[in-house]
Amino acid sequence: MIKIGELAKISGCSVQTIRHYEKEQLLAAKLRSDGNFRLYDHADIERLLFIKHCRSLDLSLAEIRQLLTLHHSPMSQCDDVNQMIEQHIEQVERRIADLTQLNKQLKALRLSCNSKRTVEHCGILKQLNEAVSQTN
Amino acid sequence: MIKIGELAKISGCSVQTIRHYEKEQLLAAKLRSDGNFRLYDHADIERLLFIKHCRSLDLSLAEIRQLLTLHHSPMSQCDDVNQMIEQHIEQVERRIADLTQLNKQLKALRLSCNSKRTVEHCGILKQLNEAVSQTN
DNA sequence: TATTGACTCTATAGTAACTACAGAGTTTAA
DNA sequence: TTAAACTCTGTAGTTACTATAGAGTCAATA
Repeated sequence: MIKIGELAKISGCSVQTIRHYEKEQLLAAKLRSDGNFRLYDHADIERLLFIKHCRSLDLSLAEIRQLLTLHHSPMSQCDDVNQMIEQHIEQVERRIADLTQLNKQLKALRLSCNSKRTVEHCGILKQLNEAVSQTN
Repeated sequence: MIKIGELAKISGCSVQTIRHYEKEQLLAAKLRSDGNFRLYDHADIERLLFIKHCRSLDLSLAEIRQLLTLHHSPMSQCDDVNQMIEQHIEQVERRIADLTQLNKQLKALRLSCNSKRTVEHCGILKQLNEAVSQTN
């Protein structure tokens, strides 16, 4: 059994984050010392690293909570897990598409002020305003 | 002079968002009615649309505040504006790269549970756990 | 044993950009 | 006058952390 500081070291998560995960019902110490210190066993370490791995894949805490539930459910869980990952992939791909579009817009905007330095009418600010007029 | 509800309609921003922007010092009504209702003029409309446009480019409120300040500064502002947009482009590109990498990882993970439906050992969960072991 | 520094606890608050709701006041139309 | 729509300020919530405060526990050292 280890205390929270050791768990933090082993896992690379901060003490505060671990407490946060407990609050969010992702990982709870099964035991406390006489002094009320949280005590974690090896399964807890693995669980936290699982959570950390999922976080590195940008899965939300809610999604991770679900995965953990499925992980401890009957054998029929595989499709559910697959679906979650699929949905997550779709989200990520959508976000990539959005950002790519945004990047294009920003680059177009940047061209407005390429080499000019005609400070009286900054091309970028002008464009931002002109877009305004078009919106109207 | 128009009230906040009309401004919201014209701009496509919610009443609450407009109030939020006032609190964040992006846009403040210059006048209030006797009944203490905010009153906006045409310049305010344009300012809000400018803000909205910047938001659509994912610029933070802090960044937009800066742009607005530069917009009302002496002629030497063009380079500053350009720099801000450049930095923002870099951020966006970095984010795209991160998400693209993440997408790859997720797709690799998804292959673990491609057609199997061998629910006893879900490939995805297994991978998430195996990655854990590697981390250790 | 006493002391001290490190560790741990709970609680609270903050970050960013909204969004929702509550209760009270104002305005407008019937 | 009445009632509905609008507006106000204030408070709280969302997500995933992060920081701080004040108090308690533990372990090492003198």
